[in-house]
Amino acid sequence: MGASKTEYFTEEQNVLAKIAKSLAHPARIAILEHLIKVNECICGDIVAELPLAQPTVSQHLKEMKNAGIIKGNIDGNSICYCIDEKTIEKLQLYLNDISTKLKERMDCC
Amino acid sequence: MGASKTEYFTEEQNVLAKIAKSLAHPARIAILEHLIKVNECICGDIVAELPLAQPTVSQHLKEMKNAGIIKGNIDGNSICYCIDEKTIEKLQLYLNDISTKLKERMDCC
DNA sequence: AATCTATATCGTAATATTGCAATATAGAAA
DNA sequence: TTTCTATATTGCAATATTACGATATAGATT
Repeated sequence: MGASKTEYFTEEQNVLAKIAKSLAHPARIAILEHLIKVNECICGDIVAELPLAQPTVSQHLKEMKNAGIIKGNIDGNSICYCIDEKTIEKLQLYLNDISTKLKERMDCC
Repeated sequence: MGASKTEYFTEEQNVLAKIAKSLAHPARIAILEHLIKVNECICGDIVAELPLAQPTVSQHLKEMKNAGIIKGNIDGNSICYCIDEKTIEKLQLYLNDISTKLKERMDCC
């Protein structure tokens, strides 16, 4: 085994899991936070910020982009990355919804 | 390699990554959603709901509990699981904060 | 006490992730 | 057009995750 049984779950569940996965690593949280700090999109800067080699950062960025949490635009020979607000919002709304539902209820356990 | 370089990141970054990781699988999203639906804490029920074997579910629950996203209380010989509001809120507030910061800015890229 | 019921843990196989050196690619600068 | 600069891709090693059968544990039931 070892492979996630993604086919047994809904598309929505898989999408949300993928977004969560794109944040499920301290380096990715750090990338997110750097992008927030500098606002304007960067790239080689992230490599300089993090204690990770360039191919490793590139790989993380690829996953984050694939999950839709960041977007990258080609700008000359460099690439400008920034946070994709829509995807952050999707996860945010999902959590807000859960929170609301939980607050309407009695404490459990 | 293969081991995450957690020691190079802040405690906060690691905690957030861990919470995200505890949701980074469709089965865990499904568990979360089942817990929301039934509110009252369950356990063997989750095994019946999901297309996964009991040890697999038990393992997922362990990770989710370890990340603080759910809590489990012993009740006779069964265990009552439910969502831990505080941890959901932690991630929620983090995302709300990001969203707010992004909205104060110009579009990038 | 023997048995049932619910859950956890162990052991292990299959697969995925993380990380990086080496290398490829592609635009910019000389 | 050679060289530089920025990023991606390839290949591979180390480690982690996912999944489950078998088994352990522990309270409930008989």
